[in-house]
Amino acid sequence: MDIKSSLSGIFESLLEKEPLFKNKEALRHSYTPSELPHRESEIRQLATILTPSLRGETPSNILIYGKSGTGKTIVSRFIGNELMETGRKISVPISVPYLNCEVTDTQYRILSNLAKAFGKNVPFTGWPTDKVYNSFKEAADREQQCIIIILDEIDKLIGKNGDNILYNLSRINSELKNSRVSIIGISNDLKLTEYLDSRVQSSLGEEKVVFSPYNARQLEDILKQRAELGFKEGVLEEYVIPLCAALAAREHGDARRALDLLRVSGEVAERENSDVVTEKHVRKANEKIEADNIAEVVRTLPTQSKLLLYSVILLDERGEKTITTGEVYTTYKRLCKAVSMDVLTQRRISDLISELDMLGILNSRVVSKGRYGRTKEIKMEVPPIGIRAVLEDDIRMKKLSDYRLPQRRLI
DNA sequence: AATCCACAGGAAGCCCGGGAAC
DNA sequence: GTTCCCGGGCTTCCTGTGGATT
Repeated sequence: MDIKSSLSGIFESLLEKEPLFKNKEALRHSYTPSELPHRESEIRQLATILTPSLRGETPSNILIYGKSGTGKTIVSRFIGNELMETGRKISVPISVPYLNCEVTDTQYRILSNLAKAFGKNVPFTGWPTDKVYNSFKEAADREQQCIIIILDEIDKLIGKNGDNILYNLSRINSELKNSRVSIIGISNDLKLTEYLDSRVQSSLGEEKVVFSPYNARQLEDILKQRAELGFKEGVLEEYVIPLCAALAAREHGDARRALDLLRVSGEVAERENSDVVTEKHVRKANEKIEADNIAEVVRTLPTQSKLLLYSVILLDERGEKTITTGEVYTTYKRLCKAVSMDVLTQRRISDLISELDMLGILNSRVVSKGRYGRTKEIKMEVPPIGIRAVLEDDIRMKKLSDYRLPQRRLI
């Protein structure tokens, strides 16, 4: 067959065709390079606090603060590895288990993961929590060693039963004979301690390290380093990296964002069969990332909010110059009937509109139209076309794709 | 100056699911 | 297992309000 012959080997040809990247992994934020630019002082600070562990003493517990993409995780993991390495050389056993509390978000899961890290086999559910706790304690205490537990995204534990685990871990030393435990907590939330139990607060926050956001110049250095590893030589135009850095710096200096931007720029360029990455590609990549983020937010919206958003889009497409709460509400009620869903009250819808506003999907502001009342004026903050497609992906809203709004009545 | 529209947005309470305590 | 409690989503009822209109 004709088609078959022209398409056979399609994957081979696509595989070969990676003219721009040398090692794409190096451009992901999960990659740990051997050097971490502009975090020397933080690394030194942490190292100073942790050095006692190499002398067999117990280092202070540490809380690390900083916004996303400031290198908290990568620096902690780096220093953990260095510590274990050095410990091995001078035969002081140190282990540095790493846990992400967004994934392991209950007392049970944390303890069972810790127990597993020390070779215990704990079922993922079933045991009473204190049995798991004892299991971990026993395993940890089997030989003399220093254990430094890294708890990433520790703020995700607050409010759950997580306060408990923090309290238990911070006191575990009094129950151990051979080993010593200390904790490194990592948080995005600068106000973390306000939410903590005061006992936990004082023991956990013995030392505090703050990671400040990178500025554009520092981001540039990071990108340069990674680009050297990730891209082939000479495929980046001169202003690509500075532009990526500048765009990411606008977003509170998020290195993760900067790296994503650079990598996606490369992908965009590749897809366009360009043999260099240009500023144009960066701008496209930026739009793509933004659009993907929004699409993701919209996709995970509760159904009622989706329906509400759909109403706004319909009104917007009908060409209303100003959309008010009342108009949205009447359209929304029609749509509810069309897909046979419960109708919420206007009070609630008003709140949902404000939520969408906070998410940056809508823009609503309160205006007074004098005799004609006070209302919210609502505008789409993002292009509706893409959003509409995402909304129609929802099974419950499929039928709406050919729904027609009644024509605007002319006064 | 008084009126009055079309809502905003606060307060209280209902309902329900899920986890902790008994 | 049952009971208790909590938080989130939601309704009901409410008071408040900026400015065009009267």
